[in-house]
Amino acid sequence: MKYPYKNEFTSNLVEWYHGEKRDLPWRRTNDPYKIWVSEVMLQQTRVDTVIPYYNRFLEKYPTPQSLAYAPQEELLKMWEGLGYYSRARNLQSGVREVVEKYDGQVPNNRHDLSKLKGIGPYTAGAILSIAFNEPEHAVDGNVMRVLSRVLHIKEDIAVTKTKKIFEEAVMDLIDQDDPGAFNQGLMDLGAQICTPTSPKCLLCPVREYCMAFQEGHPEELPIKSKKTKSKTIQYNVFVIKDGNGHYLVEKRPDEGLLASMWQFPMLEKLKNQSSEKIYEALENNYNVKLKGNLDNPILEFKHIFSHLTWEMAYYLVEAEHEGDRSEICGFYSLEEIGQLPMSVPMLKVLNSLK
DNA sequence: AATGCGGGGGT
DNA sequence: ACCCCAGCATT
Repeated sequence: MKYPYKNEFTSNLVEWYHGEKRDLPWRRTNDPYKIWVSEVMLQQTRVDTVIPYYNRFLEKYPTPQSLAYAPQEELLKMWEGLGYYSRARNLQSGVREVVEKYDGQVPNNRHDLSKLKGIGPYTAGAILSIAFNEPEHAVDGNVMRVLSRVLHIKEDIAVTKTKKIFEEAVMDLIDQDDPGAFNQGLMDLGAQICTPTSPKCLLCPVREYCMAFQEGHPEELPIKSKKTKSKTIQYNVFVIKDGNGHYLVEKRPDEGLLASMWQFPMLEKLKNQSSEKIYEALENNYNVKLKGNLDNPILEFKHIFSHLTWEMAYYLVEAEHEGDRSEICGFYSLEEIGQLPMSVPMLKVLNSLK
């Protein structure tokens, strides 16, 4: 690497980190299990969002053993609202393997860690450097942004292969004595100073050693090519209430979007579909007899995922029903529904019912 | 290599 | 609107 400031950059970054680091819950422990939980929650998720989830989660599951066999419904409820729910299932799967195969001790090498569900190159490096003080790379979006500027790397970070450049750069620059501070310093710098737009270079502890700052246009890095294409789906959602004040809810399939989360029944809104056809479909699918009509929605809003948009129209319908609950469908009281894991768009209408 | 997977905050 | 966020699993 033809970068002239290697030692100065590293020592200034680590020194800055020790002086300016934020007081975050997962920085008050070296327990690899707790670091692991924090890193999984932080995947694609902001620090401020994670903090309350992290605290509640570790209060409920303070040890690998306590998480390993927790009921999935309870686990998803703890993760409710955090998104990317497969993270929770993968975390539990990985933790269960640690309990069964490693006697509850989190592996301290990249080879074994990487075999655990939900642990990829970044998370393995984060656990190793932070909990075990191992000089391993942990390259995330922050690190690619910061180092693309410091080292003036113009490769497209949307290309998979590019990450290898940054991993090698970290291995070259990392502080051998305090790798955790180095990796977290890069991330803190990216979060607080070296931000995507309008980086605060005047406050930056390493601007003297930043090639992009010297060139004059750090905000133009990193280069990222891909664009997001998102489609829209319209749904009618049916809040079906029986004579006892119970509501019909169902469990989503155990794979795909919002897997295993509960919801009020919803049907894609089709063009020119009559109310009669909709009622017929609902009555056949759910074995109910509906009363009233579909006049005015009680609630309408958009819910935006990263890759698609749901346009939701919620209707309140009264119904008679027969038969019992199944594993995946049934009439429940509001109190009972409150115990089930539901996605944010469903929680919005649930809260409006209370 | 490309795509699916949540939700919230910043600009 | 669009972008980004302490990414990973699957294909």
